[in-house]
Formats: sequence, C-alpha cells, structure tokens
Amino acid sequence: MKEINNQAEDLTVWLNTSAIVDLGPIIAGVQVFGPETRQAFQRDLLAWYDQEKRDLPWRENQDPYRVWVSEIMLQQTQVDTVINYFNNFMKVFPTIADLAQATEADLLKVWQGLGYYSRVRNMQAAARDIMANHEGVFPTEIKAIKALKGIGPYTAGAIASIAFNQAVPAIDGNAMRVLARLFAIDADIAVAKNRKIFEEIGSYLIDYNRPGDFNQAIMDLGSSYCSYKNPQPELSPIRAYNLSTLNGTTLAYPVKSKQKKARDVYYQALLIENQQGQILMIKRSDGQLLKNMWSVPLLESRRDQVTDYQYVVAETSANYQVSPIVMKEPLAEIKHIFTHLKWHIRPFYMRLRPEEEALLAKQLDKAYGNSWCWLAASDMDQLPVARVQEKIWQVYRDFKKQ
DNA sequence: AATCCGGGGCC
DNA sequence: GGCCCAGGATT
Repeated sequence: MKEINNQAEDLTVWLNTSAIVDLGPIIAGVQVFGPETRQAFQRDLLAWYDQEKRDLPWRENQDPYRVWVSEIMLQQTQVDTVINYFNNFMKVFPTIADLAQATEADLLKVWQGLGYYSRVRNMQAAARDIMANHEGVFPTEIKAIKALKGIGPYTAGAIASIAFNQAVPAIDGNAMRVLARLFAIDADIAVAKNRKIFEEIGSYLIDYNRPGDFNQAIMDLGSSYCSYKNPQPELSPIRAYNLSTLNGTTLAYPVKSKQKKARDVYYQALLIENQQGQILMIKRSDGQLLKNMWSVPLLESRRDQVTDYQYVVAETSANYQVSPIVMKEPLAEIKHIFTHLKWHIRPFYMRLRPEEEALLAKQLDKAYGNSWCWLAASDMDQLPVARVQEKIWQVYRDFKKQ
C-alpha cells in the first residue's frame, strides 16, 4: 500500500472551504483534485495569465529557436539577467545556421558573465546536430528534442509545449515549488528521483488546449504570488485550490534538503606587466574550470592565507625562468564564489625587467603555444573572460590610477 | 545518486 | 552567509 503524501486531515479543507468540488486520483502518492476542479483551475490560471503575463522578448512568437535560446539561458538564471543577453544573442546569431558556424571565442564572448559556459558550447553542438541530421529545422518530436545536447527533461518539455503545443509538463524548481504548495507535497525536491512525482502531477494538470501557456503561467506564478521568499498566496489566482494556502503552511513547501558548503581555495594572481604596460594573459586549458577563457596566471597556494611574497617570487621564477620586480604586498583580497568553490585571490603586481621580456616570451611559447598574450587594460573586451577576471583587472586598473 | 559547473539577487 | 534561480552532463 502506497503512502499518501499529503495528509487526509489537511484535505478536508479543500472540501469545506474552497472551490474544490471533487477529489481526484492519487498520483505518485499525492491526492489531487478531480477533473471538474482541474478544469476550473486551468480556467482561472490561464485567465490570470492572459491578463498579467510578463512581456518578455522570447514570448514575441513561438519560434523554436528563440524559445530554445531563452530556455537555455534561463537555466539557473533569473529572467532580469537574461533579457539583455537574449536580445544580443539573437542579434549576433539570428539563425541556427549562424550559431552552428560560430567560433568558440565568439560563443564565449556572447555568454560572458552568464556563467555555466558549457551551456553555450552544448547549444552549438546541438545546432550542428540540427544542421547535419534535421536539415537545419528544429525537431518537433520530444524524444528528438531531448536527444539534443544541453536539453534535459525540463527544457525538452518547455520547448515542446511552448513552441509546438504539445501537452507535456516542464518541471523546474519553479514548477516544483508551485505544485508542492498546491498539493502540500512533502517530497524533497533536492532528491533527483522525486522530480518524477511532479512530472506526473504536471501531466495530470496540464491544459491540453494551451499547454505552452499553462506551463508558462506556472512559471509566472512561481516568480510572483508563489515566489520562494515573499509569496502572497492569499492574492494568488489559484488561492482557492491551493492546499498549503488554505492550511496556512505556504512556507513549509517545498521541502528541500541542504547542499554542501563551498570549499575554500586560495590563489595568488600574477599581474605581470611588460614594457608596454600590458599584462600577461593565458587561456585556461580544457581540464580546468572556466576552460578556454582567459586569465592572468593563478598560483594555487599550498596553505591558507598565503601572502608570502617570497612564494610568488619563487614560483614565478620556477614557472617562467624570469625574475620580475615584485611588489611586497598583494593589491587586494578578492573573493569570488562559485556553487561549489570559494576563491580567495591576492593579486601581486610585478614589472618585468626589460632584458627578460624576450626570454619570457620564449618560455611561454614553449609552455602554452598560442594560448597566451600580452593585453592592455583597454583591450580586455577583445577576449572572453569570466567575471572573476574582471574583478582582478578592476583591482589592477584602480592601482594604476593612483 | 552525487558531483561539477557561474553568477547575480535577495534577505 | 545562506538560499534561490525557467538545469544538465558526467561519473
């Protein structure tokens, strides 16, 4: 006998105080309302959506390319952040063919600052797949959509429903929060297998006439009346159906177990300046975080809180066979937080001796081939760099201004 | 199933 | 400082 997730005593609220007129099936252990109420729920939700939906650039039409680009950008990224990136991306790569032909540097440049850079690399792989195997036309079958690189269950559902009017759910963190509150579901949304519960419920709830709008309405709800921190469930268009609202337990849902803390990593950044006032930049290699983006050399400290000027001098000499004039103290202490790492960076400014510049170039050619260069502060927009690199360069520019 | 992968916003 | 965000690939 399968345990019912939401409690029977809670459910009576539905029948006593709200618009629920029929109890429906138990789906993946969750008691939901029946088909009649479902119809009213869809009607109220979509009526609200028609009046209040956000005006977003990717909602201009149902072009699958635009929907696709927006969905990839929106993975783990907030709407406000995405809007400008989206408009620029469509300008630079107006078609799937343009995306397929781009250089990696151009891809990274367009994505610079958005994070999770494999998203855009995967998108190009998918674009090339579409050109080679789908005659340049975005596939319509959900299995084919999900087979594209970078497209998982959520994004496949979003594209299939929004661009192609297919009645499939699109379950992301937003949707899980909305549904968990709607039915008072106790399942831990951090546990991967529990996503299936929400997919089944989403499949049950979805409006077959307007699946794309239905899924987007859930998202808009999740960013407004059903937001994580400051929800206003009593004003929500679905308040009459919402079990946690009726029980006053909104903030108890969704249940989510904690993730681990980011690990501290300590670096010294080498700001090596040549005679022209340029700084040494190196392209990060394939195996590294932020791969193929450009960075000043980073030394990983062997112990926490290393400020040791002598360590910097020794490592610079060992790595590059030169002995620049190094400032005794770091210019700053920069913190940069990734999901799983917390970088602490101390930038050291050093000036190369004139007679050693040619020697250094030779060493760099040997060690890095084409993957290094001298860069003036004013030319930083020429190379793809991650945000942490901009922070380091800001410290450098501030120092030079003094 | 757990880990890796960015960056910004909010409290 | 902690958690969230229109997640997916890899192991």
